[in-house]
Amino acid sequence: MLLKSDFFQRPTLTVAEELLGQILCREKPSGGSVRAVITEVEAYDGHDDKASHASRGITPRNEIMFDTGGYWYVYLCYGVHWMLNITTGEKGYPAAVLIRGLDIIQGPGRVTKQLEIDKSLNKKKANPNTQLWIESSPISIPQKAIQRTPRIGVDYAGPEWSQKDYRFVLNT
DNA sequence: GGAGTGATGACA
DNA sequence: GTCATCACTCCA
Repeated sequence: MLLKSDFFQRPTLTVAEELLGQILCREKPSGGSVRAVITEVEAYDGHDDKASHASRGITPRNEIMFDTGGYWYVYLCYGVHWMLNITTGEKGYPAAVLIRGLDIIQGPGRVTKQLEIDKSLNKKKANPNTQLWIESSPISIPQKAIQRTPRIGVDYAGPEWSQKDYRFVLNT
């Protein structure tokens, strides 16, 4: 079952937690197709979140975060790695969930490399027409399998924001 | 442990 | 126009 926009048009932390265990689906330009379980995500929530690109207001890069949920936000990090996020929440509220790991691939930069994701997918909607979408898991995830931790690599945001348990990991 | 990499945003 | 800053990975 395809996860539609209404799944993503909810509070970011809810979407982040419920994304664990869902199936990320990708039809690669080179021809292959990939289906993998989402095992690690981080939430970026609102303009007050100092770790979020949205904390400095709307810009050409992050404007999709301000749109309604269910769109891909893809950007280049450290000049090397593409980061894959999906926007969440209502229109006008800047929020997104960073997909950091899958059952077969660990690491946000590796995910995009393996799945051949780059900026051509930025601002696209998550559905099969864009060759990148998410389907609901056939199995339900027990609460105890979900671990919450602080986000990775966001110390610059200050303790108040870098220490929030906005990272969700699925223990297997 | 440390370098690479280049788009982005802030400032002028 | 310049310049510092980064939601990381790889190789040592």
